[in-house]
Amino acid sequence: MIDQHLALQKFAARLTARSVLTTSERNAILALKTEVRIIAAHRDIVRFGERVDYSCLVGEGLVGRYAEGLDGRRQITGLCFPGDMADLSSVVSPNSAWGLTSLNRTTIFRVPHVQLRKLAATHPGVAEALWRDCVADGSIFSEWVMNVGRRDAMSRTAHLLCELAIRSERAEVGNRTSYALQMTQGAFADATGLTAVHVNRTLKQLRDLSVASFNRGRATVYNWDRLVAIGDFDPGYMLLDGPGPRIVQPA
Amino acid sequence: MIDQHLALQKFAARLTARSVLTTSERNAILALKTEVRIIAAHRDIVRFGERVDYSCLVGEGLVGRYAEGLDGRRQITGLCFPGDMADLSSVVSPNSAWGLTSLNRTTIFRVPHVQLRKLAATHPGVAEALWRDCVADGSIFSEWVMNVGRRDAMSRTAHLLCELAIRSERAEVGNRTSYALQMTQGAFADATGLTAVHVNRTLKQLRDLSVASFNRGRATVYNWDRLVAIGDFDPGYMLLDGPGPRIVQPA
DNA sequence: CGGAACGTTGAGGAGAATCAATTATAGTGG
DNA sequence: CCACTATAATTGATTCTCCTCAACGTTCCG
Repeated sequence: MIDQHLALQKFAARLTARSVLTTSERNAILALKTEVRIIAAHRDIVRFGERVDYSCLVGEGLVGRYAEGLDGRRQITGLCFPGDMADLSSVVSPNSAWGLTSLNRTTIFRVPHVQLRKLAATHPGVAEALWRDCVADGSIFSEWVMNVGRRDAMSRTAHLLCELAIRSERAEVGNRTSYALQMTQGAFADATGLTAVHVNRTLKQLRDLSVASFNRGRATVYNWDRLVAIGDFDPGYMLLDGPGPRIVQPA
Repeated sequence: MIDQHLALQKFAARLTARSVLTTSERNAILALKTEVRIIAAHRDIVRFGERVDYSCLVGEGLVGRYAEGLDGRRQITGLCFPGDMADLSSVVSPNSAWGLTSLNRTTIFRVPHVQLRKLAATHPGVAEALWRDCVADGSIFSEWVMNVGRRDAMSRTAHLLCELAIRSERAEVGNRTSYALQMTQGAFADATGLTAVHVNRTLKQLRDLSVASFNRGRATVYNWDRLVAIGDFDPGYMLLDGPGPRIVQPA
């Protein structure tokens, strides 16, 4: 089980990876009041285009951002780990830019926009950090466009496995050699722009090559360097190379 | 020809579409000092991953954001119109999250980060507006992942033509029935995740169906409703439905 | 224990890529 | 102004990746 305080700590830590925060700013984040929600697997947490007055902080589980076609077909456009604020952007743009769906059993802490806005208004350094995390989201999106637009099934699959490995390590829910990956192959297909059948075949190839495997909710990487090469993976796009320049001077 | 003042006016107008700005905030934006650059077609303006200390405001022309594979293959992940700040995100994250390339002859106004940061620090309302525009970028990225991941060639092509139509109208460089589109079919292919050959065939189909055409630097839409239907297009993702909630109280 | 969801595998087909050649267009310098 | 060149658009033929449809095996959970 995870509680609000621990979730907020993870969130603050996530922000700190990309932004410099003062102690008082950090404390202001930890003082947020949330509403906890336990959500079963494969439920919509926020519907595509829905107007919301809170943001979803992931406590446990794996959350997918998705876009939806008029015929109901879905594309997962990003994944959120524990400690991530899945729809931070709705703070400044309340018509959620994407839907959120639980890929497994998930704990969500709803953080009211009222509080986040007050926090941002009174602590410009926090606002800056939130802005920067939205920028990181954008960078990851851009790489995902590249992934589904210009790489073949093998490469896409490897790329996603690499990203998930690094992020699992960061979120401290595994390491790049072996990490929990509690999502179905169908969801993996929605994230890579493939079909579930083809994901299955591609994973089989990676297994047969002794590069990586993914089953029963766990990914195992046998040969990291080859996985990186196959996936054309360069982690720079996740903006994890240390904090950016502080714009607002500490109070 | 376009001068710095006009470009900044367009930029301020673009921000105003999504955020409420006070007169003094607007004036602070118009007071920015820039360096102008005229750039020929098909040149890299900012290389993928390059560290920059300025952001690129598009004055004239069409700019593509791109990601690049290790083998040099490119995917255009977004397009920037006159009045757009193409790499606004580098203000808070100076290792540019994407490369910028000119799709035709382009006028760029370089805005030093030093100035933008000072502007953001002294005018929190402006910082908020910049943040919100970065969020809009993210929303558009997400839709692009959907586009290249889950739509077929016909639908992708139509969707992009729709987006470009709406944005041309907004940028006042055309209307949705007929607008300048000075990019090659090759660039169009890089934006849709297709090959130039297949883009050509798909455009021919749209032409034969009397839905839309695109040649000699101009797109013409004969049947907007059908184009929207084919492209599975819903403009909400561009966040152009009026300004978001103001977080920071005006000074 | 039974059912539902998920994973696996095969066969066949569709859509887009690739390869290749030709035509159009725009830009360049004589 | 026109030849010359490079770039872009167009079309055909062929190949291949991935999708679709279908069946069966496995795992998980009530």
